[in-house]
Amino acid sequence: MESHLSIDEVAKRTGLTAHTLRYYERIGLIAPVARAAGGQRRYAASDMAWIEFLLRLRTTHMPIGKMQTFAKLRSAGDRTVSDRRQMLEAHLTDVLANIEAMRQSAESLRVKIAYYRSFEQSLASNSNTDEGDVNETPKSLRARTRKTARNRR
Amino acid sequence: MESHLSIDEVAKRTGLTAHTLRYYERIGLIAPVARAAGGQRRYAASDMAWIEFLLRLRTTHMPIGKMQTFAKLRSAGDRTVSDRRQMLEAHLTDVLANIEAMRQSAESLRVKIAYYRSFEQSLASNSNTDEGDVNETPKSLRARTRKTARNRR
DNA sequence: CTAGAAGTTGGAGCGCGCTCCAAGTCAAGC
DNA sequence: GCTTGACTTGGAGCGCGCTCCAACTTCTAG
Repeated sequence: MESHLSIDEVAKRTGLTAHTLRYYERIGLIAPVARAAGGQRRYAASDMAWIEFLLRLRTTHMPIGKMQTFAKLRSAGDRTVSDRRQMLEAHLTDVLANIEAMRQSAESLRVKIAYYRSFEQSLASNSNTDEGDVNETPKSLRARTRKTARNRR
Repeated sequence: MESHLSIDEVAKRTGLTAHTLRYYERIGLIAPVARAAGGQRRYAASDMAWIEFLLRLRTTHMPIGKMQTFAKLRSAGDRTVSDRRQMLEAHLTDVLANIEAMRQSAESLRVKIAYYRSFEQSLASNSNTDEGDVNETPKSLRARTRKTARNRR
């Protein structure tokens, strides 16, 4: 455990700002960090590992309140391991559902994009009568998919 | 196009609240909805389709500002189709990156859960180790001394 | 007709997650 | 010593996305 990363170095490495790092410490997400002589923070490797874990929780949209709960459990020692595991399992379930929801929405975005693309094709070949179109490959393609833009979930 | 869904019916179907539906209309996310005699909103099928599309954008974390931009383009007619497609393509790229980030984080959560689980096993059979949170390698399951674990599932 | 539920508006308020400001301390280089 | 710059603190402020309130009007059931 080396304790020699300054707050700016940690900020650079994690992508968080120094502001946010202090904020996280203030609200108990990060335990009080070791200090150098002048009161400046010096982050240890274990702090870094914890911060990276927090970032994974954040990436998966765990709200700060739950992270605080988790951090509190962690600081309470080994006897909370089971609680922590259960929290993570519940969270993981949410995350997987979330990923699936995003995947599905992404898919329908793809469909919509494809629809737009074919629409643009038909505009390119048909609207030449209105005004002189400057470019676009004038491939005639009047394929309109029968569904407009509706989907369901 | 039937125009006979009340705001509460739409709320029920979309999962949004009536408040939020009015809010979306106010900020231009939803075009002014048809009204019944007394001024009450009556949503058409096309409104529903659009709202469902908005929900897919929301599911994929598009900020409201961008949705407003998109809605504005849409209301400007066919000549904005290309812009809209480009917006969606850019968004889709973000979304896919996001999904991948979540997938990876979910994976490391799974690893951590597995670690906790093996840790609990060793607690159950032995006594207790130390703090141990610094994830990774489920080291040799040794223990030192202390109490027994509580709940399991 | 009446009561109560459901709808309307403009505008205020809120929870979250930062983000920044003011005012100060400290360390190093010239 | 002086300057520069990175750090410190408490607390205020902010942007987002709702969420709710007050004060009505309108619809529906009995």
